Amino acid sequence: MASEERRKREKQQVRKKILEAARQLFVERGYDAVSMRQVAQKIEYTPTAIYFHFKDKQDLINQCCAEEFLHLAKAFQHLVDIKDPVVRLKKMGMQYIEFGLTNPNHYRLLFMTPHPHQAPEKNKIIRRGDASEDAYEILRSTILQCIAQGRFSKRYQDPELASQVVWSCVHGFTSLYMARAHDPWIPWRPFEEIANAVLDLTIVGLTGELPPQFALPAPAKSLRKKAKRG
Amino acid sequence: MASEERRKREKQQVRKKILEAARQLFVERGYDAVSMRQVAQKIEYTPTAIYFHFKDKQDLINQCCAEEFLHLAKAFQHLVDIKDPVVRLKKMGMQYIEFGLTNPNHYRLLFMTPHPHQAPEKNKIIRRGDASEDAYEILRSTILQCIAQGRFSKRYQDPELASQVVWSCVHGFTSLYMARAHDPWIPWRPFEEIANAVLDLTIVGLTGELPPQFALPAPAKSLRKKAKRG
DNA sequence: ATCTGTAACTTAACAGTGTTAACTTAACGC
DNA sequence: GCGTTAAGTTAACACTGTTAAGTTACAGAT
Repeated sequence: MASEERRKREKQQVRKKILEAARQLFVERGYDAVSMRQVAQKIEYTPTAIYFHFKDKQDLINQCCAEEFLHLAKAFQHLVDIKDPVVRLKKMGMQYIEFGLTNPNHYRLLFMTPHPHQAPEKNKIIRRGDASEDAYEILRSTILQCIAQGRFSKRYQDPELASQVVWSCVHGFTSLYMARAHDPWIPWRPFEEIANAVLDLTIVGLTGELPPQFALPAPAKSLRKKAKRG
Repeated sequence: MASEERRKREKQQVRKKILEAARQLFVERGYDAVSMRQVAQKIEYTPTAIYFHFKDKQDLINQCCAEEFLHLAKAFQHLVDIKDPVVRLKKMGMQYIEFGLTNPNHYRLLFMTPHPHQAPEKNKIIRRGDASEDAYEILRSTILQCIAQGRFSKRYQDPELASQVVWSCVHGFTSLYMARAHDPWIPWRPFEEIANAVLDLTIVGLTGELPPQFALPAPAKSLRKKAKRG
């Protein structure tokens, strides 16, 4: 009957409510600092109700992450019509760093917390290989174009390897700065300087060309305090 | 009296016992998976006894980390008599990656878990700026030599910036591989390939020279499984 | 030899955690 | 109206980090 449809919709609605509350809390406080009871209270259900919609806390965070990936992919999506793939690559790097430093808890969730990864076929939110949704795929296709146009030196002709190298470098700065920006032992240079240097170094390393020059936006407040020291 | 000395020694001994048990457990299982009760049981004390020697769990892990830093610095120490600073730099990068992938939980503790950093003057284990104990200082001094010998291109003449860039890239691969080596979505290249490529790219980016070539040792068992896929 | 103080440790408890089994309630198709 | 099932709740278990209060053993003083 039609009522069955309606109940399915209602269930989906509750599920979405949980997901949204969890996402907010996780992003705000980080994984460990959020309890199932807090999520439950936020949506005015009992904690156990969550277990009707999600297997466990891990499952809940996994679903949140999958949704967050879409945000990153969407940010990349805005850059697709930049014609020069090398320029696009650098802008993607900047976009990635910005995404990380603006939403550090998001980022930590996605790329620094080792959760048991879902098998690809089980994930219904992101369609792997679909460039409109999968951020890695977007990076990969941009690099593919760089290679096709003969912009990379001959040691970086493997698109997979090149993608992973670029990802490593960009993730490296993002996560290191995130974890240790407040370490008083390190005389950190302003984050824009390091970010730009890392991106330039990556581009130079891959191409041998001089890299394109842009400005970088500001990261989250929590990471900004000591950015000017040293 | 002499007995007072003895009691101080005994206290230090218990402290060391706790530290050693904690270090083992943390490295084996990671921070969150270790409880104070587990540490206590391992040394046959009650959980509360630990609080007599350490302020809280955070303090305990901080002390462990400080000791672990020395291991890394010591690994770097073995490379000091390599004369060519660029060669030494690459070997340091390899050493760093090896350190990370061999002891992933150590590494996570040191560089991926954001603990409230101790003020430099409060730390009695590592003497900051002393090249024999401080890993960052060793990196910095090597880079200083590279610059002094005119090996770096003119855009990387700031030793602090260059250090932070190198650290970013090397940390990037180490931590990314650590967090996502088992992600079936990413067709990972063998880790030695990526590591080498990242190191080469860094050297090329900084110098413009062709980088020196070496082999990389194997990482911890837990990270080795899927290294050959792709 | 006895008393005192304190260092080192234990017992018991608190408030919180993720998770599960058993129970309730409301709505549905028949 | 009746039985079934979906959606949630209550109560509990076995944990967690941490603290306050109590114990014990022993150094030094009388």
